[in-house]
Amino acid sequence: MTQHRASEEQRPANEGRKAAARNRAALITAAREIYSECGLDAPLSAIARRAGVGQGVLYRHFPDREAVATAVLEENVRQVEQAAAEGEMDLPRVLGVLTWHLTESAAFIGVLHADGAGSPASVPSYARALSERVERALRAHLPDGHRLAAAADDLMIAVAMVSGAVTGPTREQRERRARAAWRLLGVEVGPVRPFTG
Amino acid sequence: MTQHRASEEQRPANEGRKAAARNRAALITAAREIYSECGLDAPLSAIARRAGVGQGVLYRHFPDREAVATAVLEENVRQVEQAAAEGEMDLPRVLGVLTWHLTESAAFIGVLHADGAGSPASVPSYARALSERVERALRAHLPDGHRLAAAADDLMIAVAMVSGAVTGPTREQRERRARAAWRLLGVEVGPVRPFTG
Amino acid sequence: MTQHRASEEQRPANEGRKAAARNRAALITAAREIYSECGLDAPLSAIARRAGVGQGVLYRHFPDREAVATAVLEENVRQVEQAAAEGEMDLPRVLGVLTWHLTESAAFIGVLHADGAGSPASVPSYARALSERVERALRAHLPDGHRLAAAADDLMIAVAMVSGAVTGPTREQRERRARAAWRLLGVEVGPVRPFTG
Amino acid sequence: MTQHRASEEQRPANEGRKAAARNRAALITAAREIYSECGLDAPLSAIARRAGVGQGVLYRHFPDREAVATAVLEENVRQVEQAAAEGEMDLPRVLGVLTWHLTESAAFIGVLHADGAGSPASVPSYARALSERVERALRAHLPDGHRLAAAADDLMIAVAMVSGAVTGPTREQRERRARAAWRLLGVEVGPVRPFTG
DNA sequence: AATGAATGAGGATTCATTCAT
DNA sequence: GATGAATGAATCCTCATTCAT
Repeated sequence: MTQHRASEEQRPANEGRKAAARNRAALITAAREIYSECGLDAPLSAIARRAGVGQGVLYRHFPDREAVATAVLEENVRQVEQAAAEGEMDLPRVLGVLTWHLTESAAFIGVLHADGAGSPASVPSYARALSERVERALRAHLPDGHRLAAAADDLMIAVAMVSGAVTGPTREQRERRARAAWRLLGVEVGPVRPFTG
Repeated sequence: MTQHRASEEQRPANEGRKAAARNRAALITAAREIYSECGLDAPLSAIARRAGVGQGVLYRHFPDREAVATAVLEENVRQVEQAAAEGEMDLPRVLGVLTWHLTESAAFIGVLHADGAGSPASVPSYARALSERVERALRAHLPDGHRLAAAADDLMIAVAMVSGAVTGPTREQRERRARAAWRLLGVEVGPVRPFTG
Repeated sequence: MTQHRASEEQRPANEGRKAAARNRAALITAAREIYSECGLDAPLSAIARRAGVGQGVLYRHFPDREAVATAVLEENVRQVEQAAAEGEMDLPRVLGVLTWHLTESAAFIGVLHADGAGSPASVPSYARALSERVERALRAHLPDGHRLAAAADDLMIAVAMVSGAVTGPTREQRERRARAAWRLLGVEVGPVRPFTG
Repeated sequence: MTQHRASEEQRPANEGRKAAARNRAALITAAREIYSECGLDAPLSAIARRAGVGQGVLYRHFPDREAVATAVLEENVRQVEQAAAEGEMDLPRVLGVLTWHLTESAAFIGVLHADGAGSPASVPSYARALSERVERALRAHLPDGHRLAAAADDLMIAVAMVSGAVTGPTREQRERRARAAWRLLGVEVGPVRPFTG
């Protein structure tokens, strides 16, 4: 928990620069909230409003609707990757982090389905890339004899299955169902929580 | 206020009331296609166009967006119910019919998720009723000691899980993934095919 | 779902935010004209077109149909209030200003009828508030022994009566009929003209 | 109160003939109800539905929207004419009948305003004719020295004024306001009731 | 770099009117 | 004559996107 001096990174950190980064973060946070309230088809204007910025700012940071969603998911994916990279994590614990994001982020669920037909035109190709990063992160922890190591696809099919089970209005219910899903798969899952350093 | 009709245009043949039933069927077929291409949020006008009728006809037959979806799904659900009602069917075979509809109808997948928060405002309450009909149909065939009989929710969670796995552009791939999903659940599934008498 | 814009078309000049106030005023002016031509049920698109702006602008400035009408009437009501607030005005002169607005603004007539059953769904509740403001303004000038001071309702009934008489294609005819109406009521009315400072 | 044999009128009174007349009457009754519930812009389909007939029947009897309104009003006007034609009626009593129709029929109120700008495109020219018939009927009873005999227009202006005052959700309130209006005009009005033989 | 107004296409919905049965 | 389905134009309203300030 060392505190970096911002100035160590890039000297000219003037007001504009800092505000831009703050806006970007605010937009992503806002998008995450709006997505979970309204779904992935929420109006972009709602996201900008929630973030407290003009719509122009949104377009400055993200060229289009996809880019916003990608940025939101990017963070979920990165947390899974970071958890996976953490030395002392084993598969159950990494799955716990993954599951936390599944239960917390409607958008993240969407992206793991995003190769299918019927997906709503938004959430297109980039989802594939994100999905693969999740797979790599998980596979790094997959012991040879594991249930999900039998066939190449089994790992991600299992993740898709769990995400399919994650429904319901409250996070609590979604977590309960996610746990039930892992149990039905006979896969051990650790504490369902975000990754923290 | 006033609604004109350019008087020179000749009105395209009114085919009379025989067409009513045909149109309704055409609308449902069109909706099924459009849904699988564009998702459940597809514009209703696209459905009407595909069916070769005016938008008014769609609204005559279905009061709102929900009614269209319901009509499409109704048929999937009914096939599962009919399969379940068939004397010589056992659970695997009923699951095979269910799975066939999962792989064939993107909309049908949607409906089994339909209690979720992030679901896009469409797919609302009626989905609950349809989902329950599916559950009843399956449960009638569930032997006491079955894997999915342990907890009350397990049955439908398993179905949701499989539906979560059913992605991909071609029906073949979707079927392959569905089979893999059932296998990971340790549940036997019969031939994946529609119910025919 | 996705909103295209034909990329070859050049977007008609965005005149920037200076235009906002101008547009709002243009919309109100246009609405006043359109209302007097087509009645209060005129299509909003006609108002936008007349104002020379896109429909979105109308919706930006006025959330719904009511808000447009309110904005138009607001001005009529305010002029009556201002006339009433003017020190040297007596009742006849205030009635003259009221009458001028009755003869000039068909919409304003409508609002004074706006509690009726058969009124066409538009002209709803907000009209009540406007009507009460007019009443307060007039009553402040009503001498105790005045013809219209006998019963509580008489004042506004008289106004409604005059507004009922105000018909006809030209402002001149409407003014003539309004004067005749006040004469039949035995009420003195001053010069029929707008309030100017 | 002699009972005529229908067959006295035109022998061939077959089922079709009778049904047609019945339908016409049902349509007018339905239109009157719908008008008073929804205003003059009510959908024609609502009228047909209320009358319990298909829309085609409506178009058989009435070529367009105007014709329906005219037919409804025709009856109001005729009652006033009949009252006026009745030997023992004096002006107050005829005005009572007129007032009854004003309070009972939103459509009838509309028609007396129907020459004005701002009238909603429907209710056009034929209203003029109906209005003149009302005027003739009343004028026949107007004594020479009567308040409303001073200027040529005074009679109909007074009627318009009263109709302007007739607002409110219940017939009772409308009648009360109508009476107040006549009182303000210093015109005596008899019992407010329909004309019966 | 931020703001937020304007544009206008697109989708939903309603209804007048016609016409096969 | 009656029925009621079909048509499609018109209206309402929402948003993605651009751009002057």
